[in-house]
Amino acid sequence: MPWRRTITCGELRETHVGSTVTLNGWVNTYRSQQHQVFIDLRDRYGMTQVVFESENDADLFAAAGMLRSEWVVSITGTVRERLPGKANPKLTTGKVELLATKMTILNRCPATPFEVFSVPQENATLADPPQLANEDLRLQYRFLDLRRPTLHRTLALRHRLNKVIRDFLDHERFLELETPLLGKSSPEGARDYLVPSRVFPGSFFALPQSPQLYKQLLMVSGYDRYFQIARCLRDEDLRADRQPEFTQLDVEMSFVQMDDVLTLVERLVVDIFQKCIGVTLTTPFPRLKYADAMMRYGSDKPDLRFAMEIGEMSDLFAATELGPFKDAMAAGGRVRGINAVGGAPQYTRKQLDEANEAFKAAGGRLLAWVKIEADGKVGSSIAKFLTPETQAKLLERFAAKPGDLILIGAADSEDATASAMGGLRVLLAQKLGLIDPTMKEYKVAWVIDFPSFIWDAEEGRWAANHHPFTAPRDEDVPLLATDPGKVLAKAYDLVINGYEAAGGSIRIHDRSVQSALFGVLGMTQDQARERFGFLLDALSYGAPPHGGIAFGLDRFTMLLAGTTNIRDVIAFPKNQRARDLMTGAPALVDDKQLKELGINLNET
RNA sequence: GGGGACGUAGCUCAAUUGGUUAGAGUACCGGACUGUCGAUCCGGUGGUUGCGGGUUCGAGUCCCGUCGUCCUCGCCA
Repeated sequence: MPWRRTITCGELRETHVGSTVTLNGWVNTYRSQQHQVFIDLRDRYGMTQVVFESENDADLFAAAGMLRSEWVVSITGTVRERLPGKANPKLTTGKVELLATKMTILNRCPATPFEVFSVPQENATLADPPQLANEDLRLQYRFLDLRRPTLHRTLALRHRLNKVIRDFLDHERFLELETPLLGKSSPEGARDYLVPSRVFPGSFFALPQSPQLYKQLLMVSGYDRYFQIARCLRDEDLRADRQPEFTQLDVEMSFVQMDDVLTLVERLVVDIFQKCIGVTLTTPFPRLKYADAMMRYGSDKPDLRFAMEIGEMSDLFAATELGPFKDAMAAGGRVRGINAVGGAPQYTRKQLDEANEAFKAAGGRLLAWVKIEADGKVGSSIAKFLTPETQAKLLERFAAKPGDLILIGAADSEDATASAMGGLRVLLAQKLGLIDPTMKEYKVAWVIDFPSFIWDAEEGRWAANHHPFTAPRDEDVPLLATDPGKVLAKAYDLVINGYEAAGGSIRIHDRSVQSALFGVLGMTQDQARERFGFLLDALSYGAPPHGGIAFGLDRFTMLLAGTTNIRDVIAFPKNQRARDLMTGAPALVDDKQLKELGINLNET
C-alpha cells in the first residue's frame, strides 16, 4: 500500500529532519493561507503539523485546500525543522513539521454533529474540544466522542489496569478462569436480566450478577487461587457510578483467613496505583469498624479526604423540650452534630432552611444550626431550647471558633440519623470546597466488622447483609442463636475517596454454622436446599476454608482517571435508563423470534 | 415509583416585567490574507424555541399534559 504509514503522528522529532515519512490520520484542524495550507494531523499517538506550499505542487495545494476536519488522509512528505520562532511548544512534535509531497484521501467526513477536534495544551498533551456537546448527543455518536484524547487516555488506562492486575495475580500463582454467562436465576439480590430458552419454552437463563457461586465451586474443586475479570449484569436503576453491565475483578482464595486476603489485596492495590498513575500508597491501609464509620462519618464508605467528623449529641438533648429532637429520641433515634469549620459566612438563613428541608427529605426530623459569628456572638435556630450550659458544652465538644457553623440533626433511628448526617457531611464538604473533584489525593481504607444481618421491617425477618454464605466472626457464632443483630461478619469493603471500590468476605465452610445462619434467615434446610442446592451439596463434599473479594473495575478506573462519571471509563455505555443511544438497544424483535422462544407479549 | 435541574440555529449559549423582525460565538458555504497552529479579517446560508393543549390583544417567557437527558432517593448478593 503506497499510503501505509511509516510513523505515527506523535513521534516526529528534530532527529527525523530530512527523512521522508508517511503519516496516516484524521484532519484535526486546517488553516489555509494564500500560499500555505496547514493541517494538524491527529491519531492515537499525537498530532503533527503538515504544511502544503503552493509553489511546490499546485494540484496538491488545491487538494489540500479542500480538506476538512475529520477527513482521513495519508500524507507523505519531508520532515523539516520549523522556521525560527515558529515551533509550537504545545505539541510534542512541535519543533518539526511535514512538508507534504503526496496525499491520498482515504475517506471524507461530513460536518460532524458536534466538534470533535482536540486542543493542544501547555503541557504538550491533547485535550477535549473547548465545549463538549450534550452527553446524549455524544452517546448517540459515541464513535466520534471516543476520538477525544481524554477518552483515549482513559481507555488506555483501563487497559493498563487490567494488565497490571493480570501480571500481579499471575505472579501470585492465581489462575484466570471463566464462568458461564447463562446461568440460573436466584431469588436473592438484584433483579436479573433474563434470557429465554428456545429449547425449553417458558424457561429462562439469568445473566450473572456476579460469579459468586461459581468461584466458590472452583474452591471446592481445588483451584485454590482464582481470578476473573468478569462482566456482571444487574437490572436495577442507574446512577452516575452505576451501569447495568459492569466489570468486576473477581478473586477467591482457599486456605486463607481474612488477613491473608486483605494483605494480598493491599499489595495489589499498591501495585495498581504505582504502575497506573505513579501514586505511592502506604500499607497497611487503615481499618475502620462499620459501627465507627457510621458514627463518625455517617457512611459505610466514608470519604476520608476531609475530617469533619460527626459527634453524638443525644446526651446534651436528653431532657430537651424541642419536639422534633424529643420525638426522634423517643422513637429510638439520636441527635448528632457536625461542625462545618469556617462555614458560618457561607450559609445564609435561607440556605440553612434549604439544608433543613434536604435533611428532612433524607429521612431526618430536624436540622438545627448554631452559628458562631466573627465577633463570637452565638445565634441559633433553636436558641429558645438551648440552655447556656448546653450551648457551652456544645461549643466545647466541637472546639468551635468564631466563623464556625454547627449543624445538629435528629432522625427516628440510629441508622437514619447516621446516614442523614453522613449525607450532610458530604454536602458541607462540597460547599466548603474540601473535596477536590479531580481526585489528585487518595484516601484508602478498609471497612470491617459489618453486621451479618439487617432487620427487614417489611418482611418482619432478618436478611443477609452481604450474602448468606458470609462467615460470622468466630466469637459471634453463639450469637446466631441468641442475638442475630449483634453478629458481625468476616466481611470487608475497600473504600477509596467515598467510593466502595471492592468488597468481599470469608465464606462459611462449616455445615453447622451454615445451618444456624439459614435458621436466622428463617429458612428451613429444605428451603435452603431448594434455593442453593448445588452449592450446599458442593460445600458438603470437602470444601476448603475460603474467601475472596470483588473489585468494581469501572469505579476503580474512575478513581484512577479522576472522573465521577462511569460512562467516561466505558467505551460503549448505556444511558441512565439503560438504553444504548447509539445502537438503539433495547429494541423490539421480530414476531418470528418471539414465536421461536414461545413468548407472547401483553398488549400495552 | 418519588424529588430536583435542563430542553432556543448542526454545536455551545443569550433573549429585561409576557411586547416590534428570536441574537452571539462556533461549525458550514463563498471571498481575502507571505508562517499559521482553537489562525485572522469580510460576507452568506441556517430557527415549527422538544411535542401537544390552554391563558392572553400578544407566549421562547405563564399554566396543564407529554417526550427526552442528567443528578438524586428508593433499589443495587
